[in-house]
This record gives sequence, C-alpha cells and structure tokens, in this order.
Amino acid sequence: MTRPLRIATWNINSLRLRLKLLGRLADALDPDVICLQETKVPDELFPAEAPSALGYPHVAFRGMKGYNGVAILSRIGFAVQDSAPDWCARGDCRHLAIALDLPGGPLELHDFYVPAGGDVPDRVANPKFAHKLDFVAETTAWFAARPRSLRAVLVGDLNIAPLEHDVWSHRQLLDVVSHTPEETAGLLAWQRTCFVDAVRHFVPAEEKLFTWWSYRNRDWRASDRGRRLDHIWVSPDLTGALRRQTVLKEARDWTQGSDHVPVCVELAL
DNA sequence: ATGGTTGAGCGTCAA
Repeated sequence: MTRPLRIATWNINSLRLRLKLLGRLADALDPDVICLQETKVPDELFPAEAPSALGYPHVAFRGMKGYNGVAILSRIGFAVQDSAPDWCARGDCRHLAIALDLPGGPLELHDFYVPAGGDVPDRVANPKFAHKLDFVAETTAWFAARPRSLRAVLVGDLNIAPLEHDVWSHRQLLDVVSHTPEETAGLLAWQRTCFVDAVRHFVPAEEKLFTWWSYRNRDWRASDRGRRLDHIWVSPDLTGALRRQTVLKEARDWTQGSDHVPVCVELAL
C-alpha cells in the first residue's frame, strides 16, 4: 500500500519573502501538495524555479500586485480547472481549482483565500465586510448548484473561525470580524453544501484549536489569543480515508514567520 | 475606545 496523500495549506503572507520557510514547511510536513494563500506576487514575478528545487515540479499560481494571490505546488501532476466563476467579479486571485492525477482517479482540490472583511462587522458601513459575505454566499450557491462532488478537497484561509472553540473567547469575539454569527453561519452553510471539516474530524469541538495569532501581540504564545481561520474540508466519501491532521504550531515561531501556521491532513486513498 | 505589528512598495492600504 502506498503512503497516504498529504495535503497542506498555508497563508504564507508573501511568497517571495518566505521562500526559505516554504522549505521548512516541506521538511516538517513532507506534504505531496502545498496550497498557498496571500502569495502577494504578480504572475510575471512568480519565482518559477523555486518549487521544483523543493521537489514540487507541478505548479499553478494566480497572483496580482501587492495583495491576495494563491498557488498550488505539487509532487503529483494535475490539470487546472477553470470552471469556477470570478467571485464577485473582481478578478481578485482568491481561488485555484485543480484535478490531481491519482491512480484511483482524479481528486478535485480547491484552494481559497476568502476576503478578510475589514474591521467593522456591518455590511452597510463597511464594503469589505459586504464583499466577504457576498463572496461566501456566491461560493455557497455555486457548490450547492453543482452535482455533489466525490473525491473533493477544499482548503484555504477562509478568514472565518466557525466554532466556539475556534477562537480564544467566543463571547468576546462575537462582534469581531471573523467570528460574527453572520459569518460563522455563512461558512457552515458553505461547508454543508459538499464537505465535512477534516481537522475537527480529529479534534473534539470543545477543544481550542487555532491556526492564526495576530502580529500585534507581544507574546503570541503567552496571550494565546488565536483563531482557527485556515481550514481543510473533504467530501463525505473521503472521511473514511482521513488518517491524521497536523496544525504546525511551531511555525508561528519561525524567524520572520507568517501570522498563520500550516495545516495538513493525510488521506489514505 | 484604542492600540498593537507586518508586508508591499513607496501613498498608504490591507490584514
């Protein structure tokens, strides 16, 4: 039997600045596929040689100047899928979809970077919050309308912590963008269209679990005011194949690290 | 109520 497939996701917060840390991620998790968000690099400046040098010859990227940007690095060949719409018609570089060439048939993989939504949780006062809610509503409608996918995985920085123990204080964050009832309900509705939470499959809902700690805390580990913003979902037919999850908390201490840490799951397909 | 820090790329804006 072959080794389980490992899929990792990481908001790298600038690919060019953290190329060396990408190597540390590869060493630490040994993933077959790495999905990145906030690459912050236009396609014409994408460091094309770097993924191969790390052992990932198959690459797809969609970037723009300054903000956003997603990329997928893979040891396994894949075909890029371009059937999804341009969410909110902004040309925003927030989604890549591929079909991985696996022996048992293709595996559909989505890499998402959901808008952060600004500071004020009010869709009238804050257009960024409106964009975030609209984005999630559009993706939900799109996944709900298509035939139910089998062998599908969705990962990314979804910028919403849906469960009570996905934040350091449920009560204190109910009015904070990323954990408002409107956002958490929206994210769970999206999830229910086609997916189950592959990380909470292993970690009980009453246990705190975070993937992001703000740069603005003097000592992120001591204050531990984290949120679980980064997610891996799988189609229900794959739940029996789930073998392990890893939230690579140590990465938050890497020199000049991202404020997000990598998340990884193993699937025995 | 506000501030705190980081990145892109040079103004601030976004997170």
